[in-house]
Amino acid sequence: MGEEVKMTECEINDGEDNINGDDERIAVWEMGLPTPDDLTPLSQLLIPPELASAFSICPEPHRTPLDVNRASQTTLSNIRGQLNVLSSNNFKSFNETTGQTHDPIVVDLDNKTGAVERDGPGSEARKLRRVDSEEADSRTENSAEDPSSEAARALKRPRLVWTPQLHKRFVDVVGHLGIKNAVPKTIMQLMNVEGLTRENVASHLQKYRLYLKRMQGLSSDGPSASDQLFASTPLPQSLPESSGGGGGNGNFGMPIPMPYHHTATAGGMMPMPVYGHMGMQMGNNNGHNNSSSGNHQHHQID
DNA sequence: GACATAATAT
DNA sequence: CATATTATGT
Repeated sequence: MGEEVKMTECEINDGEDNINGDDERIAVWEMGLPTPDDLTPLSQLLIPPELASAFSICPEPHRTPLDVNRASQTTLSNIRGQLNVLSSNNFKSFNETTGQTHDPIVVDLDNKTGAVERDGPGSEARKLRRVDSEEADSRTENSAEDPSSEAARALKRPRLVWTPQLHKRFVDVVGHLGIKNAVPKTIMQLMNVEGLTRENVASHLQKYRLYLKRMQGLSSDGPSASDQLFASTPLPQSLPESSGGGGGNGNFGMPIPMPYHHTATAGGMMPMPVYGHMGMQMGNNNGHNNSSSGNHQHHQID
C-alpha cells in the first residue's frame, strides 16, 4: 500500500481530461457492466401511461427520481462511512461499483393482489395494480392507509416474502462476507434492498443458519424437501473470512464483486418485485391436507 | 390442525 | 446480535 489513493467524491461525470492511466484502472470494473443508459430506469414508472390510463390507474408518484436518488445516496453514505474505517484496504473504485452498479432491488409492498407471474419473453405484463372495482372507491377516503405518504409504507409492512432472488442475494452477501462478518446489519446494508429491514435479514439469517447446521449434521447431503429454497443455494463452503478487524463494526474485507450481468433479453432488468403471496396450496384437499405432506413450497430460482 | 415461514420478544 | 417464542398463512 505504498501508493496514495486520492478518493474524490462520488464523482460520476468524469471530465474528459482524465483519460489517462486512471481510466485504465477503472476500465476493468466497468467492463461488462451495463451502461448508465442500459441500467434500469428506476426513476421511471413501471407502468406505461397508456396502460395506466387504460386501466384507470393513477400513475402514483411512487418512485420519483428523488426517491431513488436519495436511496442511492443513503447507501453510498453508509458504505463510504465504512470505507473510511478500512483505510488499510484501498479500494479505489469502490464508488463506481456501489452507487451505480449495484442495482437497488426494490421490494414492493404494493402487490397486495398477489399476482404471481414469471417474466417471460413477450410477457410484458408486470405487476399491475389492483384493478378491483371494490378497491376503486377506497381511494376516496383513506384514513387508515395512505399510499401517498412515503412513511405509510414503512409503518405497516406486509409480510416479507423471501423470493429466490432475494435469497440469492442474501446468500451471496453472506458467502462473500464470511460468517464472521455476516451479521444482520451488514448483510442488510450490503444487499441494498429497498424496504428490507434488519429484522427481516436477522430472521432469515437464523433460518439459514439453522438450515446449514441441519445439513452439516447430516453428513451427506439430504436436503429435506422442506428446504427447497436453500436446497439450490450454493453454500459458502467455508466461513473463515475475517477482515481482521475485530471489534468493530462496519469494517469488512471486500466490496462483493457480485457477478451481475444485465440481461440482454427484455432490454434491461427491472427492480425485482418481491412482495406478494404464492396463493397456492399444493394440492386439492378439501378440508384436510395430507399430514405427511410437509412440503408445500413455492419459489423457483432464476 | 399440521406445517412452514416471517415477525416479534427475550 | 443470537436465540426463543409467537403470529400468520396455507
